[in-house]
Amino acid sequence: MEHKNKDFFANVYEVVKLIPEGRVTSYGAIANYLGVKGSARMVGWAMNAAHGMQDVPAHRVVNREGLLTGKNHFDDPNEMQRLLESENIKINKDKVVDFKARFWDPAIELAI
DNA sequence: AGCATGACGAACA
DNA sequence: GTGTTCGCCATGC
Repeated sequence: MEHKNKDFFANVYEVVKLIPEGRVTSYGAIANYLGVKGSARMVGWAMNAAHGMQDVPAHRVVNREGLLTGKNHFDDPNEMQRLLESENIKINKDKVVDFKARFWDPAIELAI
């Protein structure tokens, strides 16, 4: 394990922690914000390593379609949806309802 | 060294 | 709108 990955992990977690309640973002958006556009898989990889971290709201990160692709990596596959619904986010067939309005893009929101 | 896989995404048919 | 292909890059076999 080299430090480069560690920094990348830390950066990902920092961004995820900044996602407001009731909003969601995508792996690609985070990758883009961190300057590694095109490497969304690495963000997913980082999230996999974030499994178990209490202060990282991993449930607010979905794929570009608003699909809850990471649900199977939670302790309970139902946990992700449950957490989102507790933040007033509606889910239909593993997909965030009105994803466009719920989408939070760090490259835009954190550009200030 | 190759080859497959993956919490992804974009381009293309 | 759906399915395929490719780029991405760390990991594991």
